[in-house]
Amino acid sequence: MKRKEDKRPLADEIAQAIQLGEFRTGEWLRQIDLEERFSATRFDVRTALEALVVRKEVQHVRNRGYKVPALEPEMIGYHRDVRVILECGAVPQIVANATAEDVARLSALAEAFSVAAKSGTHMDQSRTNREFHEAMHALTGNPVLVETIWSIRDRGRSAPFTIWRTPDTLRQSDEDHHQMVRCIREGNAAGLSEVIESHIRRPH
Amino acid sequence: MKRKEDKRPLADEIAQAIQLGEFRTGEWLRQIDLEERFSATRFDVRTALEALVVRKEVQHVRNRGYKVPALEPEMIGYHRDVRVILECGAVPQIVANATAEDVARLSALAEAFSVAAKSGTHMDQSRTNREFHEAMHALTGNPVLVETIWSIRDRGRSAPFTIWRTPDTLRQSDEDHHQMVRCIREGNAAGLSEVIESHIRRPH
DNA sequence: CCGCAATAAATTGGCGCCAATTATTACGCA
DNA sequence: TGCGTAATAATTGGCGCCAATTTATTGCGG
Repeated sequence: MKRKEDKRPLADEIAQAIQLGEFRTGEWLRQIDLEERFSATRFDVRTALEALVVRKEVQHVRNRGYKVPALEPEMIGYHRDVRVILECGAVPQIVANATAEDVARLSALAEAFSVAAKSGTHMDQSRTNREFHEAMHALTGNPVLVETIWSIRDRGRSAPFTIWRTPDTLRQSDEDHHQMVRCIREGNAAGLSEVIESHIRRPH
Repeated sequence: MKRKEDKRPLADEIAQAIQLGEFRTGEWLRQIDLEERFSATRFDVRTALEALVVRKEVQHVRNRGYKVPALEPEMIGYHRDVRVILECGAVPQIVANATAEDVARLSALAEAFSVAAKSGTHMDQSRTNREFHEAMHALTGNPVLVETIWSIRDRGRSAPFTIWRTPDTLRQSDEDHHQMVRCIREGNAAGLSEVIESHIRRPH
């Protein structure tokens, strides 16, 4: 029940648990459960939840508690549009900065996702997917951009995840990744933008 | 010293005070001062400051306190690049959605800034400027996009403000606003993007 | 007169209790 | 047996104290 130094990460731990679908959309996050699950004091749990509210990753209802936000369809659309703007906006820098070894590393990460898509757990798929996109965004060399992209992604994650793992969409995502790598290798910015946009807009 | 219902707004009040330059860049935000200035309890002040840390609008140093972040030049550059991506990414929707009355309203707001630029206080200039851009962004019809744009703008506000009010840059900004209105009226998306980009990149 | 060290004042920050509110259960009455 | 209501249990949420740390002040020696 004691956490002295690492207080901040608790918010991220809870956030990650939400991303991994360990709490269902609309589910209440009971403070007592959380303090047990993460071995934290009640106060720390509340601080973390409050931070997640500011980040819009959980919703707060007065005198009722904190819950995983159930965002309506139109909000999901808004999120998607912002993602398209940001992630396509990142393309020019990505293409400009990518070295041969960057491409090689990306390719390896895309391959890791391929493997996970075929024979991995949900968590493997989620992890390798995130690693691939993280590596790609990092190529922009702009930490503010990277952070902004992830803040939007993380906000819209609660819903899509449940419907995500159909074999078909999974295979499609996998193909997209490899195609992105190809575009970057060829310096094809326009092509990369196209792939990213359809990757985001695909009916998850 | 008592605030029962309106707890959340305190963070925004403090944020606004920072935007208006009432605290200098790098200045320490003493909790005692804040609780006096805003007639809030110590606990509420700390909650608000913690929220602002999550939003990256203030910086926290352990055992020393909270201060207005002094962001180094390269960070300012990163912010600008993200702003360009977001605000130019908003252009297509703005142009597509703008009705004749929207253009009229924008024009009026641009004019209000013109007046403030000539004979208003700093606060007038800041306010009318914000109102103009808020109205323009609102035309996207995408609240997530609007909010994202402002979260980036508000993070990079601390420094530029002091150097902002030279008559020349002020006049330049004023011209930009009117040109933006013109582009929207003509449905000239490419032109609008250009103006916005140079508006943002101009050496404030 | 200046620099350094010990002391005092001020400020921050971790933590937990208890009242207020909501959900649940139990009971009595139609 | 079903429904409304009251008692009970569970959960949330506002608030404040005091230790830890830093900064300012004072006093002393060189």
